Amino acid sequence: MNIGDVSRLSGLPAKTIRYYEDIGLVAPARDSNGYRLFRTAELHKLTFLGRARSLGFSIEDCRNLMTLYEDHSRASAEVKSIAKEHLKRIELKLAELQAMHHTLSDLVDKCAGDHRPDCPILADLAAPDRQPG
Amino acid sequence: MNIGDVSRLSGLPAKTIRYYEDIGLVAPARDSNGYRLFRTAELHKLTFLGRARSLGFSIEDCRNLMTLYEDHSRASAEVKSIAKEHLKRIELKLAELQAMHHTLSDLVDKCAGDHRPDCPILADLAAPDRQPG
DNA sequence: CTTGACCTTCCAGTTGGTGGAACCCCTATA
DNA sequence: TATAGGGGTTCCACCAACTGGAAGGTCAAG
Repeated sequence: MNIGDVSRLSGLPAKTIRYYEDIGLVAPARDSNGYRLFRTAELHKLTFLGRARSLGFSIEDCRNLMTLYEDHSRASAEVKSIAKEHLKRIELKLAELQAMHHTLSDLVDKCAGDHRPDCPILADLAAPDRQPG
Repeated sequence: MNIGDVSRLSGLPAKTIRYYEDIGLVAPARDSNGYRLFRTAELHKLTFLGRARSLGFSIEDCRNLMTLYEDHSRASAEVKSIAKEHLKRIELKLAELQAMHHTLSDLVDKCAGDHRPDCPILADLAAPDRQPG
């Protein structure tokens, strides 16, 4: 398979696949004309990567997960630990975004949003009122 | 005030303040020795920026908000519109993270996390099962 | 022989900073 | 007066994870 084929099959842009080769996540063979030659195993790896990335795992996490994926004697505990770490990061980010959302939607609600210049949003940005009331 | 003073007062690292000058968000004067010289107005701007960034506004948003902040004849509708756009992006990101969290915590729950190699997490990454059951 | 879809490499840009080197300035103290 | 420290300055490189684009090679069809 050429890169276009694996791109269609894995759903990853060809650019991304080349990048993954660059950073050593896949190592396709080369045809006599210099084109990358992918086998089914590589397609599987790329699909795996795409899925892991879509779940927000970092490239470094992916590298570790791939190693575990290929090591049939690994313990599931290792995988679970990576996933749990990631889950924790997701929860942190969620909390952060929820706090932003809370504050910002409050401000948006308070702002008349008309032709007048008074604006509670700008007022808060200039001098945040941490103890409203 | 020197950069260290505004850094302490605004809570922004000196590096960040220099960066903000670089990209044209603030324009402090210079002392005869080449040191940056900040006035109260610049300190206010930096505080404003720090707060806006902490609410997740992009630098470009900040640039626009600052312009509106300084234009006392602006309409609050313009500010509200930027904030609402940002709120929408936050909501998108939240939904994305919540979906990740949902899938991943399911997988983590299903994984024994012991010495055995069987791992539902790796299994899903390799061939996601969108219709579990 | 040309057209067009493929493929290649390499370089630069994205976002919002951060780290570090090399060097200048200012004050206090031995 | 030398020096030590704690400021400050510039510039260059790096982070993640790609993405865009230029310049050019390859291949099959008409």
